[in-house]
Amino acid sequence: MTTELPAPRDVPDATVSRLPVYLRALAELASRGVRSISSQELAKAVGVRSTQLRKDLSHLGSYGVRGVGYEVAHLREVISARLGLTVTRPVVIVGMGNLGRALAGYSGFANRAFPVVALFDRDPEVVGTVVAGTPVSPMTQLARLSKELGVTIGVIATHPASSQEVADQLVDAGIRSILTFASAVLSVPEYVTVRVVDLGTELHVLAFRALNRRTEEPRESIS
Amino acid sequence: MTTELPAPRDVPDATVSRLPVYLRALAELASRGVRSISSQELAKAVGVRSTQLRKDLSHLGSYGVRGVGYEVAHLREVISARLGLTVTRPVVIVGMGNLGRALAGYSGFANRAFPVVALFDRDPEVVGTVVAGTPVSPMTQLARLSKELGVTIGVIATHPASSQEVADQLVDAGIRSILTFASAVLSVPEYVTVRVVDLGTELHVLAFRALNRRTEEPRESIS
DNA sequence: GAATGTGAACTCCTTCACAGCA
DNA sequence: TGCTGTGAAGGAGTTCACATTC
Repeated sequence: MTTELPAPRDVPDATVSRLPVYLRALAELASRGVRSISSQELAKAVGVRSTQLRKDLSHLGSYGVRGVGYEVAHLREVISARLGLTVTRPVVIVGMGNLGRALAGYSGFANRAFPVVALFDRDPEVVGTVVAGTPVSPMTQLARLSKELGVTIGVIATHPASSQEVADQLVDAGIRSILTFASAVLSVPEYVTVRVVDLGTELHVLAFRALNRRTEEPRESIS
Repeated sequence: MTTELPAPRDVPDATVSRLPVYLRALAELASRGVRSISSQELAKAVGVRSTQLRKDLSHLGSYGVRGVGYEVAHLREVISARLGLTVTRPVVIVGMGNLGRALAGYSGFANRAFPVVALFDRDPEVVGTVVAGTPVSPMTQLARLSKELGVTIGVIATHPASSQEVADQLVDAGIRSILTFASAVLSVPEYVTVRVVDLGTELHVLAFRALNRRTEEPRESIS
């Protein structure tokens, strides 16, 4: 056993979406040999306020030392455990266009307990080729391979027009977490979680901000 | 003149992030020849509640007809105008790895008033090659080309280790909106807007949801 | 009758102020 | 003294209820 989960209260969504950022910063600190850090310093490193950071961490339990700060190694373990990163979660990617290839080779997937174990495409020309060390399989193999390999997350990197069809196949294959890069609303059973990353939306939001340039909320700086 | 902006009140962040989704659904409807739609139908198509949709639209002004619904073409114009999509916003992409190439060829950029006008890489081997119809330029040309081409948005598709350096160069080139795919916190002047898309974070959040499978909030269905 | 538009209630998140502890 | 942890206050966003208009 590595780390217990002593405080099983539930963690707000907003906090969950920040935990990975804290985790990354802590990994960086650890690699630089930093062993202990205050909420103020860590907050500055990730661009949030120190009270926000402490409140977030308080949802996981109390792991800091008053007057001192947090132990980097321990905090990493606690956050990892809470995010469920102690378990390996095999990933499949469907759609081997430019984006799919980029994702297949993306190291952020391989690290952090998310190994890419299979790739799929419907184009017979692409099937059988090897991308980033993994052979591309035909869609007909999706259910079988996913079950064999214990896949829990499916990534959709196809055109929006096929994304619903792919989502249906992923669901049939027993996958309950879907990350899609196709800008289309997916309809899935309520027990399936979908996250949409849409590049067009990101640009739209940037464009809006540029138009209505708001004074940025001040970030914390060490006084 | 195409569309006026009669209600210049400010639009909440949460609403802004949903407007692109509405816009996409409206484009789809228009292409299918739909001329008018109720908030309930449109809400169902994008996966939000009808009251949310109406409240969002109310921030832009009153454009619906009571007892009838919204005119698709008009609503598209209003949202486009409010998002600033009537102006062309040239984009540059820095980093021609797999992800950079995928983004360069991504049609969601070319459409919607975001033409990719220049690509950059620091590798001399890559400079001079043509990606998706655009030649790759050396970093030394970034400031000059960006100014000449009137670039307003910079996309960072490099490794996290170089992303701060690239961000500095983008800022020096006069760019005030940055979209980065590198999982690192960027420090920029307060007049620059940064949006981070991190694939690792998305997976972490999915993993957490899978672990603490929550009953999804019910989506609207037409009764 | 049918659907919009919006004040008011409610829920969720953030920030403040400060008590508690090393 | 210095920094964490947290109840309370404040703010933002969502949902409700219903008045309003075609």
